[in-house]
Amino acid sequence: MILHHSGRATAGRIGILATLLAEQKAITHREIEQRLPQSLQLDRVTLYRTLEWLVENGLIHKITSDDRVWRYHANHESHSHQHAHFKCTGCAQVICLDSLPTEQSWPLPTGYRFQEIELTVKGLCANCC
Amino acid sequence: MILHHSGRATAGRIGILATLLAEQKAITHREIEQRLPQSLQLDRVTLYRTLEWLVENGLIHKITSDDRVWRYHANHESHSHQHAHFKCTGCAQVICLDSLPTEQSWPLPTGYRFQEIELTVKGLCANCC
DNA sequence: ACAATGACGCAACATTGTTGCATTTGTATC
DNA sequence: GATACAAATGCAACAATGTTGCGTCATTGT
Repeated sequence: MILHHSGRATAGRIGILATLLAEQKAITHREIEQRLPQSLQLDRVTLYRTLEWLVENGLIHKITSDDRVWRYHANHESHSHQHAHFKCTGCAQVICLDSLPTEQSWPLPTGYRFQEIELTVKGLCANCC
Repeated sequence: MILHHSGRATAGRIGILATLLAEQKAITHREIEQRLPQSLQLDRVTLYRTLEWLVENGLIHKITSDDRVWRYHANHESHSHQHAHFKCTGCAQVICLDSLPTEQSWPLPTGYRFQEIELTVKGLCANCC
């Protein structure tokens, strides 16, 4: 586990990162809480702060969604830094897609500056079809 | 005002729709409240329900955002049904972009069914540059 | 003008996330 | 290994946004 970042390698951080690494899809704060082993029961606030720290240190990324809930996913190498996401409208699961969301070929009004693109494809996953 | 939909043409609905039509950008529930004339002070809940009704009847659309706040915008003809959005990371304003977010050329895993695409470009608006 | 049904207002609640502060714990240093 | 300091944690309270239930009011078709 590479935790040579600006902070301490605490049990909570390691456990949370391990939980996210073990998961194929992006999961919510609540789902992370449920998946943590009993030996590692953390406070809600600590979990929020730990996730924030993991995001800041580039170990995970968080995904916005239309249900106002952040979902978190470990930064696997297989996915490029910028990638699109898929959300199932049936079961609300979110996965990361490989394809990059095209270059900045989006015509912005004059004077506007491009920074980042956020793309979510919605549909039904194999289970919900 | 074309309110020949499944419901009544109440002062609240007309006023809210007029407020949204007068606005170039997509605005939040709170911003709508502030812009309503003093002659039309609505309950918070009524505003939520009215916005929901306007969305269902295709007169406005709502936009998800990373700050967990819905923004609403009137359905002008100049924008196609499906369109991308731009959010300024400085002042948090959201506008609608004309370009459609490309066709469904997004490689989903096998067994997945495409429904809809949601695209937000982030950057700085002319004022915040 | 009247009745029925939809819209509204109020209160209470739900969910998600944040802040302040005291306590505990990792880590560098001795 | 012991120690001290800063960082991490836990607890309580708060904040923002949105939702539900229910009684009352008002628009609309007749």
